[in-house]
Amino acid sequence: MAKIRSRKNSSKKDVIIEKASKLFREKGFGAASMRDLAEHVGVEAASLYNHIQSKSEILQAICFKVANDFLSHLEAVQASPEPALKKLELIIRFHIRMMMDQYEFVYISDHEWRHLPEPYLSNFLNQRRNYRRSLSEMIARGIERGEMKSIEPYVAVLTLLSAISGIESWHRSRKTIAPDVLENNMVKYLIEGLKK
Amino acid sequence: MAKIRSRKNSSKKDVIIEKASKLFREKGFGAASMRDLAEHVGVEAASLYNHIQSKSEILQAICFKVANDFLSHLEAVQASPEPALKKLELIIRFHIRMMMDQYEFVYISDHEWRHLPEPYLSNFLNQRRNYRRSLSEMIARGIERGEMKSIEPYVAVLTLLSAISGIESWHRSRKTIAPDVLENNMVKYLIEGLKK
DNA sequence: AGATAAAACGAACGTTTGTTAGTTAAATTC
DNA sequence: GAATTTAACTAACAAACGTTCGTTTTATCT
Repeated sequence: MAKIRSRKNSSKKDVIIEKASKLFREKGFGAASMRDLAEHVGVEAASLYNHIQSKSEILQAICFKVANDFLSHLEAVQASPEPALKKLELIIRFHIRMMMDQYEFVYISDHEWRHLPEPYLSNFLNQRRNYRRSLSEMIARGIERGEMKSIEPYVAVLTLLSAISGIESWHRSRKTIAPDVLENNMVKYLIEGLKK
Repeated sequence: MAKIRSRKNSSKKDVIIEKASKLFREKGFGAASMRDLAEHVGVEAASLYNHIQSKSEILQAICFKVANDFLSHLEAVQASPEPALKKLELIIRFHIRMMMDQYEFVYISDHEWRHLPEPYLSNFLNQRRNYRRSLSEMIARGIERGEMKSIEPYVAVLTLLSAISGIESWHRSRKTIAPDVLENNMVKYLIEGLKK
């Protein structure tokens, strides 16, 4: 076997996916070419296909990696004995931190998923719908128990998830606001806006 | 002169832009081809160029139309004597309604602006930055005067604008929530989350 | 060292892209 | 009704696209 680790603990495929995530975010999936990507990896375009099967396989890897991360965290939180509002705060903070630490990946999962080929597209949308439904139910329970104000759960989920994905704009900006200030202020806004 | 109005009060160029906005939203600017567009207009691809100068001219028209609509409304609201919180509510409601009524246009302006060629790209981003700065100052004034809770204005602007743009998801969904329910609940969340 | 497997390469493929050129049909003006 | 615009058409362009091919270089294993 030839070497499959070009850096410690990361295969060349991982390197490709990482470089691709940067490129896909900057130019969009459609406008980012395999030749572009190859140049960033430091190799000819044809050589990429020794490690990946297709351009869209990269997109799939990114989208489902992110989806699974969020789902795993959700399930962990659901299993905890915290009140609903606290659970929600944990999830919001996780989303914000993912948006900070895995910016490129999350952005692509948020914005480029529609270039997924079937059946991955339907799969992805199903996962997302289920995830949001779980959040809705969490909020509905919080309202029942008097922890939160009366609000349409679906709208609340839409609102807070979209708000968080807007951190993208912060990344593009000159970042005059520190990450923890951003996190705490956003949590303040989104959580206190729900409190009774 | 030949007829330049194919429908009452709408030139063929307008028809092209309208059809393009649907296509750009569905497939993304890069993935939507001029031949695709031509088919939807009911004409050959080459014929489009009797009415427009380039593909990106369409994108420019859409992005700056939306930007101007928002800017005009902002200036009108700024001139009014309402308290800051009320002004902000007016602006939020305007954004929500624009997202309802001019969905395709607003979506493209939100998501496809980076395919603008220079110098339009820089222009667009400048306009957007100024718009957001105006909103920030409005919030800062509201905090000073004790109308709103203490929150980082930049974060508040980011949060509420992103939240609104998430209505995109509602459009894609089966719309089990009525438009006015969505509007009122979102306003409730976003405004009461700011109140002291 | 010799054999084997992995990963790089240059070249080419068949499509599709936005756009231009040249020409014809249709509509408006005088 | 003839002259003139306007807008449609077919055909073709050069460039870029993702991907495959056959081959050569590089690394690993016995």
